[in-house]
Amino acid sequence: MPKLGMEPIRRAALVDATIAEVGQAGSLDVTVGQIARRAGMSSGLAHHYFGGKDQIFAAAMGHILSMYGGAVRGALARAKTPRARLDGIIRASFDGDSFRPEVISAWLNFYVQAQTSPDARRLLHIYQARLRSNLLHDLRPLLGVGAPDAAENLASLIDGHYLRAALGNDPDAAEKAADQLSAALDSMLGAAR
Amino acid sequence: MPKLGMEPIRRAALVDATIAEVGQAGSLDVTVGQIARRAGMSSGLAHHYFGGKDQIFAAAMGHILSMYGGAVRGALARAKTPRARLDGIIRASFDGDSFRPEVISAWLNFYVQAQTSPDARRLLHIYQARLRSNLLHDLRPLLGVGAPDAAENLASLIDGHYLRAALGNDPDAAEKAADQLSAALDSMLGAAR
Amino acid sequence: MPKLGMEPIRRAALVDATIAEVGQAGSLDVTVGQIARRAGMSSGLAHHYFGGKDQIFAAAMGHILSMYGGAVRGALARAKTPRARLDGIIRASFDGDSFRPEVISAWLNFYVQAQTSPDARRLLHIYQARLRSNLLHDLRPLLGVGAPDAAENLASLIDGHYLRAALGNDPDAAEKAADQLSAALDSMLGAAR
Amino acid sequence: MPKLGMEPIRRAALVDATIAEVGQAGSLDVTVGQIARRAGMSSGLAHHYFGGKDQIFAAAMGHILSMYGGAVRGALARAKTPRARLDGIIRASFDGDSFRPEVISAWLNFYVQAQTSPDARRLLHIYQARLRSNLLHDLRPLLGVGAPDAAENLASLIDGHYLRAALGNDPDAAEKAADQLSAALDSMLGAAR
DNA sequence: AATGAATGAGGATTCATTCAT
DNA sequence: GATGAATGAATCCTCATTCAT
Repeated sequence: MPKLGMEPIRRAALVDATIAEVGQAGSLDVTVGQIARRAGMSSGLAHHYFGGKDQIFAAAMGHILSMYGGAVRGALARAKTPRARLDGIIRASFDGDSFRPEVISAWLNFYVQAQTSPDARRLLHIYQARLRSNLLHDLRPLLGVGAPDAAENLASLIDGHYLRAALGNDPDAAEKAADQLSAALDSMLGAAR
Repeated sequence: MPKLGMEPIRRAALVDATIAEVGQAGSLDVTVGQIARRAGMSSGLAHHYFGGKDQIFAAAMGHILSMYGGAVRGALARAKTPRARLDGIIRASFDGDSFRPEVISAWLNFYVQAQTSPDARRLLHIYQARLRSNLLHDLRPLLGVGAPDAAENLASLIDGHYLRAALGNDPDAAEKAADQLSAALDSMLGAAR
Repeated sequence: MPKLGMEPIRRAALVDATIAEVGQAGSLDVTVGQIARRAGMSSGLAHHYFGGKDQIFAAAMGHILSMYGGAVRGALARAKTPRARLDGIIRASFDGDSFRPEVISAWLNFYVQAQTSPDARRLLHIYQARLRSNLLHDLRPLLGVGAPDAAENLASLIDGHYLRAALGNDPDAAEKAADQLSAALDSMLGAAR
Repeated sequence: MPKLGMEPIRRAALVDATIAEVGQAGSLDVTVGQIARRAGMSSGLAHHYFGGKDQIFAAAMGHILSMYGGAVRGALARAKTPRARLDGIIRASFDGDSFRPEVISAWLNFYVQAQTSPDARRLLHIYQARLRSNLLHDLRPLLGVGAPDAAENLASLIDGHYLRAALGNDPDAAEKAADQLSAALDSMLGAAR
């Protein structure tokens, strides 16, 4: 059965399986065996490719973040005006992949990890810095000197609404949250005029 | 030398020890033995009083929430005007006990738990409902019909800033976050005029 | 089933079981599970009492050495003249417990360990120093200034014969080795006259 | 790019790598993967050439013994008188290759193996018989009927001093041991006159 | 000949939980 | 009430060995 060039395939399969298992369990209390089984291989192979459980988790989180980054980039590319671009950023956090239960679970556990794992914390700060920078870029032409504070607030608003929508019971929570955020953004822009 | 009336003392000691251990570990990966040792008793006794690990965690989380509730109530009682009361609510989330590392850790893990544990989720919803209701009560006289949306946004803003301050590296983050929130609230109130 | 004050009993049982298992396997490739089973307990309990495999091995080796030390002390106490005491030391290495297969196995593995484990090496040096000192004490009156070299040679002779007898096929090798050593000692003493 | 006639090269590389790895680890706890990597090939190939771990070890031990045999033969060829030849045998055990750490490690582990592996034991007995025969051949003209016992003692003395020198901390131990052995041999020869 | 993908058994260690005392 | 002895399942990780290519 062994084939050549399996490494990237196996690694991707393990990353996907990790996200799925963590999503299903809701926590990082997932065994390497479970992940490997879901990825269709032995636990030994999982270790062979990643070296250990922590590295598997790290790769999975990296994947989540890069997917989110891609979604944001896509939204930014599609939008033309600053206002539309801001809306794109907001939507990217609540649309599609970003709001799947397993992605939510990854985020929540990521926050927990960020307390103690320097790697996780670094990754998180990169995400936060990029989000702030994206928001600032498009808020600046609209708000001028008020942009930095507004960016900070908008970023927090996104995280806060994400958290509430993610842990609520309303299936439409994501959409409503995005709408509400958009309206709040209008207020912020309107108040400055 | 068993004593009478030890139960509440033992339970409180275990709850405190749990919060401390979870705070130190940054995650729920703490053993009953560690908790019991820190509480000055055997692991068997911990089971005797709580029945199992999950119940110990549940009790600890309940304690955190009730402490936070107390802080909010205190702040509300001290303030006189709606605006001051809103500020009190904000400050209660970033002052004193609420921002100790072990309390932060408890919150983050609480979010994780809320995904899968009905008990945790229920507790979380109670906290959220109470927060919204408190905010609404004082926003209503200031904003009228805009109050519900504003309450929702303010609540998210609090959670989002809490998250960012908690996982940042700035030791003054909590204070700054509270100031920024207060300013954002001023904006919200000003925009409505 | 739990009882009080089991610790020394359990520890002794584990030490005995370790010596027996290592002796049976001929090497340190013995699992904690095997040792624990032979000692009549679970592997978890073995860890509870010793902390880990290495410490179990260390305790077993310490036991072997102290048994040997006891045998030498006994032989020295029983003998009256220097010559008889030297013979007692020789006999103690080839008599009784010292030549049981599991003790032989322990010694051989001990030599291997001594290469890399500082603890084992220290223990070995203590054994060697004590042997040399014992021999010297009784050779001095017989050989004067030639005693130190003779002690060194006699010690090596003991170890060398032990090794050869231990790994030979002759069931009477130990006895013959002791006789031959005794004769060699006579030669050494005679030559000096 | 498989090549023809690689077999002896591969086998030799694996034997060398085994000795080096065992020497570095101080024990037989080395993996086939480590050995193969050091030998510059895959673990699969190591199995292909040797069939399994045990056979790799056996080949390595055979190599050690044949090197030692060669050293002894060389020393014997260079010496002219019986006394000088005996000295040559002694020196061969403490000079050059025989006292390198990895060779020491191989010997110690060889003793351990000899307890349970018939192959190792046979090899060991061949070494011992050859050593005894060599010693006897040159002791006979010097000691006559006392030669057999003297050969046995001298052989044990060599092993014993080797062991002590190998596990001591003195870097000059090998040289000193050889000198001391030589002096002891003089005593044995002098005593018989 | 040579690789390295793949397996799966095995082992040390940890831990929640139970229970005799 | 209180202890800590005891268990055994569970988990991560390692490794010899096999095998398709």
